Parts: sequence; structure tokens; C-alpha cells
Amino acid sequence: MPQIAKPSSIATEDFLTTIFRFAEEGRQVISVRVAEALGVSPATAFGMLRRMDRDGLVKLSKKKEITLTPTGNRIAEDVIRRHRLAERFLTDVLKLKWHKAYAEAHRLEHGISPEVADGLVTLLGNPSTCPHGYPIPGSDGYNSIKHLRSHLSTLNEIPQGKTVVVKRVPEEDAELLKYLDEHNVSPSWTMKVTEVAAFKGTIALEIDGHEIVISTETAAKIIVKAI
Amino acid sequence: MPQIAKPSSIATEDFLTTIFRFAEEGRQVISVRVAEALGVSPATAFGMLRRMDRDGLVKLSKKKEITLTPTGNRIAEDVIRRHRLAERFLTDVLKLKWHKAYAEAHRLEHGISPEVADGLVTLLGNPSTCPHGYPIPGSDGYNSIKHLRSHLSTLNEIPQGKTVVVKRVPEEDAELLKYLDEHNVSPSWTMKVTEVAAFKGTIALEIDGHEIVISTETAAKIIVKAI
DNA sequence: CTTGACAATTAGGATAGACTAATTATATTT
DNA sequence: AAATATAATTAGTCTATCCTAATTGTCAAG
Repeated sequence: MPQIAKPSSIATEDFLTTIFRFAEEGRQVISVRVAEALGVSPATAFGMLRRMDRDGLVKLSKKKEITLTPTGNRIAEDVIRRHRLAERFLTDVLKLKWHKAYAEAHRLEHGISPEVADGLVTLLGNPSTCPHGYPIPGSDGYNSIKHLRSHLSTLNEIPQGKTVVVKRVPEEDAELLKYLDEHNVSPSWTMKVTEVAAFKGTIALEIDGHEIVISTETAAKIIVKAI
Repeated sequence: MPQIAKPSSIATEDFLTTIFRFAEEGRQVISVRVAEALGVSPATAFGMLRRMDRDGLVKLSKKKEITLTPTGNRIAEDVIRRHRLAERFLTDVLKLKWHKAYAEAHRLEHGISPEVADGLVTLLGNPSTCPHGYPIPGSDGYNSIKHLRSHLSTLNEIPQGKTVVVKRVPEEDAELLKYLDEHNVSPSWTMKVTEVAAFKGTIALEIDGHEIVISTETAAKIIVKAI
């Protein structure tokens, strides 16, 4: 008989999407990091991951690296898709401020059915990215080369004088997002790296006719494409 | 120090809204009925209700009748409001079929923040009822006389020959809703009771130029206003 | 006033999720 | 290699939800 997939709980969906995002950003997927990202104790994360391993959603290898199984990955993409569609809806239709979209979409993502997701796709005109520039799983060209993380850089890697296009900004940091938004550092805007001051850990950018200075650390969170 | 309200769980919100709806429909609020409505065992419902009593959300009197406390009622109205706004959004904006709205809104209602609810109100033009005719808590005129259940009748109470306006149709029964929708039995439509055949438990209605026959039992679920 | 029927309540058990406090492994660094 | 970090893992608890299977009330009909 065909196995009936047990519906995933909200906690499980949160673990799956966290792991998915870590992988998406090229970060090492380790139990403690996942625990930190989700705000739970290492013991709690470990227990959850063990259950998820038991249920065939993740693979815990002896060498600590955690990977999603095909099933786990499918569910993670589903939830991320709903999350990013919700973000688009919230910013584009409800006119919600950009920096609030992540948290609100996070609350909604677990309650969006496939049918409602499809309805959102139609309403929104088949968007391919969320407001922060991350690709929406299942959208046209989701697997195309332009979304490949390896074809992009982080802003801190760009040499002085270069011009770049903003591709992705960090989703979760509302404070930072608010700042970036005020200075037009958002997907598809172009900016020039006017100064790289490694000794004091800052870089200066010229964007839309004005200049801003951010730390190298912050720059590492901004994904760009050199042009 | 001011008591910080513990956030209600989804299970708790479901109990609160079920009790609220029972009261709204003038039904007797008893533990077993709540259990049935939520698809849990009587023991589970009892345990939940006891916890909710402990937490000041409901009152379990010795004479079995269950009532919401002011706090419980406020939370219930909040959730119901989000539910009915979600239904309006789903049918009016996403063009979701009427009979699917209840179940979908039920999934969404727990994830809608006050800010998003306000956004929906604006997007939807301040609606006062859900697609099934039930009033939206917090909307203009929510407490006005026209929403008073005591000023309305159920269709089975209407004598032969009378004409009525449909006010509310049952929200949860998708099968029935589909049928009613196909025959224009939806809020604000007018119909005439052409025959009351008590001996065989049916009534006949003329609506929009055609006639349909439903059982008295089904008629009892349809709220109307005689004109 | 006794018997059902129905409802409430208690007893006893799961499992998921969370926590704190060890303890054990694994790496990295002197 | 020994010491220090950092991670993983285990132990032991707790609460919320859920269940099944009694047991106890209560109320209406004989």
C-alpha cells in the first residue's frame, strides 16, 4: 500500500526550512546552528532532528553535516514557496513594509494550501523571487542558472571601484532591512563600491547619487552580481 | 506587575471559536458537543476545557453550560474576525470557490496578525460579513441590530407562501454549500416558500425563477429574514 | 423509585516539543 | 601530546494534546 505521508507539524516545517535556507546560502548545516537559528536549545534541536531522521526527512551522518532527504527537500521547498509568495502578497498587495514581510509570512506559511498558493501565483503574476531577491521554488526558471548561488558574490568580496547589481538582501534582520530600504539597497538596484577600507572593516558604496558606509560583516550578507 | 497574556495555541483558538460559534447560533454549549464539532474525544475536550478554565478563558459551571470569559470572548472574536476576513479574501480576491473558503480560512486564521488583518480590511473595502453572511467582529455595525440572531429566523420556521431574504448559510458543510451555491441560495437573494410538506419533512422554494426542494432539517440550517 | 441514556469526570497512557544539566566526542591550539 | 573549545549526545523533567476505558452524575420515563 502507498505510504500516507504524515502531515508535518509547524515545528518540523520550521526545521526543514531552516536547513533549506542554510544550504541555499552555502552555510554549513550543523545541529547547534540550526538550534540557534530557531531559538531552541541544542538538546531540543537534536531531539527534533533525530525524530526527523526517523521519519525520513533528514539524514544525520556521523560527520555532523545534516542533509535533507528528497522528501524533506520537497516539503521544505513547498513551505519556502508559500513563504515567499506570502511575502510578495504582503508587500505588493497589502502594501506591508518590506522589513516586516519576513515575520508575517512566517506566520502565514504554514496555513497556505496548494490551491491558495496557486491562487496567489495568479494574483501576483507568477513572480520568480520574493521581495528580498530569493527565488521562489516552483516558479518559472527556478532551477535556471541565474539563481545559482555560485554565480553570485557577497558584497564584501567585491574590489574597490567595481559596480554591482543587488541580487539578494538578508530576509530576517528587520533593523538592517529598514536601513537598506531607506538607502535603496534592494534587488535590481545598481551601486558602486567606492572604497574598501579593510583596516577599519568598512566599505563605502555609492548608490542612486548618495554614499553610504557599512561594515564588511554586513556586506557579507548582501548578495550581488558584478557587472 | 501586569499579567502578560500567554499566547493561545491553535488548539485553544479552535476551542474558543467553536464555543463562540455555538453561542452565535444559539446552540447549547456543552462539552460533548464541542468535542464532536472538533473531532476529538470527550475526554480530550474535557481536559482542554479544564485547562482553559484554569487559564481564565472559559467558565465551567456546575450546570454543564460552558461560557466564554471576557478574555476568552475577546480572543474568540479576534480569531473569528481573521477567519471571516480570510474567507472574503479567498472568495473575492483569489476567486476561490465558495464551498472551499471555510476550510482554507480555517488553516489561515491562526497566522494572521493584527496588522495583516487591518491590511485585509482595507484591501477588501471594510466588509461587514463573510461570504456566508456571518458578521465580521470589529467591522462597522458589528453590534448593530441587523446582526442580532433574535431578529432572524431559520428557514424551517417560515410558513408557506412567505417570501424571505437569505441571510446566512451554514459555513462548514462544503457539500451542501456547493448545492446551495448552484441554486443561488446565498446571502441577499430572495426566495419564496412555495410548499411546506411537514408530513414528508420537506419544503419547496422558488428562487430566481426555478424551484428546489430541501429537507426541513436542512432548512433549519439556513438563516433568513421574512419580508 | 428504579432504570436507561447521556454527559461529566477520572484513570492511565502515548507522543511531540522544550528545558537544564551532565557527559562524551571531536577539533583546534598551544 | 595535553589542554581548550566546540559539538553531539544522553538523562531526566515538564506541559499540552490526544486516546481508550472505566466510573460517576443527572435527569427523564416508567
